[in-house]
Amino acid sequence: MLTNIYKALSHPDRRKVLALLRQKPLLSGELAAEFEMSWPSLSRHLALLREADLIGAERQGTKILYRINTSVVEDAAAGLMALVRQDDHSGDEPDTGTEENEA
Amino acid sequence: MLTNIYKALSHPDRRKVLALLRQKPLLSGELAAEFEMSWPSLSRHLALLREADLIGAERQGTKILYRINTSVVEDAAAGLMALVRQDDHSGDEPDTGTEENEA
DNA sequence: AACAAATTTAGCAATATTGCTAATTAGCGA
DNA sequence: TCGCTAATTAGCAATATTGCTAAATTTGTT
Repeated sequence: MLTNIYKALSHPDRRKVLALLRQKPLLSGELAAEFEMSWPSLSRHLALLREADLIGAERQGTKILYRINTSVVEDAAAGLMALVRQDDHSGDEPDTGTEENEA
Repeated sequence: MLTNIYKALSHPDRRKVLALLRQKPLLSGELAAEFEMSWPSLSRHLALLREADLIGAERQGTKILYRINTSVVEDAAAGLMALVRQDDHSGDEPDTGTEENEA
C-alpha cells in the first residue's frame, strides 16, 4: 500500500535504516547499535519498514539479517515522478480501480 | 524538511489533491468539491501540503488558487531514487550536517 | 460601515504513533 | 531440557493526526 510506504519513509530514523542498508545487509543488533533509541523501539521501526515492503528480513540462526528492497523503493520513486510528469499515465489517478488511492 | 514531504504524501486524500492539481490549478472550493470530507478538513490537508512546499497558493480576490509545486515533488522522487542507487552520493547519508536527518 | 462569499483557524473527541521497560519467543549448544 | 543470546511483542504514557462544527479572517461590494 502506497500509504504505508510513505508513512514508513516519513520518519528520519527509518530513512536512516534504509541508508544504512543501502550499503550492505545488517543484523537487527548491528542496526540497533547505530541508534540512540532502545532496541525494541528500533525493532518496531523495522517492522513498519517490513510491512511497507521496503526491507526484507532473513533468519540466520539466532540472528536476523535485514536487507533493503531496492525495487520497491525504486517503484515508489517512479510513482512519485509520475505524480508530476504530464507524459501519459493514462487512467493514472482518478480511481484506477479497486481499493485505496494509489499514486 | 524531508520528513514533512513524506508525511504529506502519506495520506491518500493528499495524494489525490496532488493528482488533481497535476492536471491544472484549482481553487480551494473546487478541490473541496472533489472530496467527501468537510471543507475545513480539506483545508487542513492543503495546509500540510503547503508546509511541505508540495503545493503553492495564490490569492485571487476572495478566492485562493492552488497549484502543484512540480520541482519539489521531482526532488523528492530523485532523493528516493538516490536512497537506493549505489552510484555516488558521496557524503549522502550519515550526518551531512546541521539538523534533522535528510536522505 | 455593514454584508456576503471564500477560506482558514480554534477547539474538541477519537485514533494512531512512538518511546520506554518488562515479558515472551526462537534457535542453539551443553 | 536448561540456559544463553538475539530479537520481537505487550502494555503503557505522551504526543500527534484527523475529522467535525463553530468561530474568525480576508476581500470585495453596496
